[in-house]
Amino acid sequence: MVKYPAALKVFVAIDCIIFGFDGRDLKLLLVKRNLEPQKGNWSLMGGFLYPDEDLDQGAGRIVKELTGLTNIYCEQLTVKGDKNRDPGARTVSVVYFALIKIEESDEELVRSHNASWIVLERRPDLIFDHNQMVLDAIDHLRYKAALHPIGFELLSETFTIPQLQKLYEAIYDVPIDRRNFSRKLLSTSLLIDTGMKNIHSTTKKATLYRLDKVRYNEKFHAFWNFMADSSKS
Amino acid sequence: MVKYPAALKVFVAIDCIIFGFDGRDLKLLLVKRNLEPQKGNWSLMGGFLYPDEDLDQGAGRIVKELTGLTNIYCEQLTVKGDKNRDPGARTVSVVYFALIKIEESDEELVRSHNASWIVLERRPDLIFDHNQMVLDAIDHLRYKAALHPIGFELLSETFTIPQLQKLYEAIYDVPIDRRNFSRKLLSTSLLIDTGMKNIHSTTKKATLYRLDKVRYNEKFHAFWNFMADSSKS
DNA sequence: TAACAATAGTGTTTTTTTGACACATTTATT
DNA sequence: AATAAATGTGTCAAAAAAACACTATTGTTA
Repeated sequence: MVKYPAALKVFVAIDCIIFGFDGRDLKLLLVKRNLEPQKGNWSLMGGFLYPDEDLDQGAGRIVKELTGLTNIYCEQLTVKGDKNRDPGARTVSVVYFALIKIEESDEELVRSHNASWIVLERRPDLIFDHNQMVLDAIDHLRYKAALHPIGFELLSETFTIPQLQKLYEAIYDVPIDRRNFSRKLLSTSLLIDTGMKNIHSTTKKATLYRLDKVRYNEKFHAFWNFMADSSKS
Repeated sequence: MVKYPAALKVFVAIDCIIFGFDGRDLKLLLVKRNLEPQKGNWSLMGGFLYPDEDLDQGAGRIVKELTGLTNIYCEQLTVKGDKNRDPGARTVSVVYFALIKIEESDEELVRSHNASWIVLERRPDLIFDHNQMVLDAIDHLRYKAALHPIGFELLSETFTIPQLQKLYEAIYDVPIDRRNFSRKLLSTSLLIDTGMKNIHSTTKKATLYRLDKVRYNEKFHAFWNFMADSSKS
């Protein structure tokens, strides 16, 4: 057994960037702090790492505390550790990137935490280095969604191709050709036709698809090319 | 000023995965520990985060201590924080991913740290969760090198296209068509013909190129497609 | 010194993928 | 029944990728 010098110890926080999509806009789940420091200001949902949990567990705990959800898409994004990032104490923050289906989150829990779903482009200024974390996360979302079939995590269990297209248009803030998008998505054979239609439409009712989870898991790490020219030379 | 509960403090380590390429094989710079715990076993180069440094500074310090190099390619890869990952104490490790030119590293420094360049496929078992870190890093190298012009960081200032191809073949462990590879690389206009030839060749001497650093910096974040079918469906 | 082996450099052709576009269909509303 | 708004499917040309063949250079060897 070896002793490390206790002076080197720091606090480890976990902050979660939680994305949602309401059919038109990308949204972030943000909390208005009711604790010092920075009481009354907006921030990401976060907390300290507990002594008895792994990092991923901690992130899961924090997301669950706010949304009630488990088994969501949640991956580690970065660590922020600038020496003055938290004026309270030397703190290293592990940032997680989560995608959830807004309608599945527990409204009551969200409200009780003083949190809200806020349209990404209209987000307020955040505390500490949380603004930069969000910028990192948007970058990551664009990067990842261009290469991997990740968008489904933001849509309901069943969804239409036009809905999926609106999501991609929101992520990249560009118009996409309907016909080419449809062809590309269907060619992945990740989509299963449920035989049902989107009854909420007031015009022609679009086909509802669901994700082929077997194929999704098998092929998730393959490279696709959903946005051929996203940030291309 | 707010007090956080001191019981939550943990040690923050930094571990560096340092890749090199000798013209034939990918190599890792590993150290044989001469300190407890796990004295005599192989590990990544690492150390604790100092109170007065940012994370990236810490990584730079650790890489410099071992190789003498500054201004190398070094990016944050992940954080590992499983509760029992370090039997000595609760420790969170920030893992960095570095690419260096082997011939530029300080041999004497490397030796004095009990470190060696070891062929990736013949690496020994490593301490703690360092094996998993290396697996993560290989994944990341394959991912990143397929999309961004990162390979140059492992080659000398001037290099030939066949050398670059051998590097890519080592990274992905697949044969690549010489003619298609050459065409693809040249089409990026990242390469500048130095007018010189590789005099070490015993057969036809290949053209030496150097990287167009201006264009490299401008276009680094663009998506390329150096390995169209790497891990494709 | 001519043949050779090994490596490098540059084409061409075919196939696949992308991008741009046109037309027909469904459905609530007028 | 006409209309507007959205969905579904198809075509064609351009671009990119994959497969493949030939020529050139250089040290070694017969």
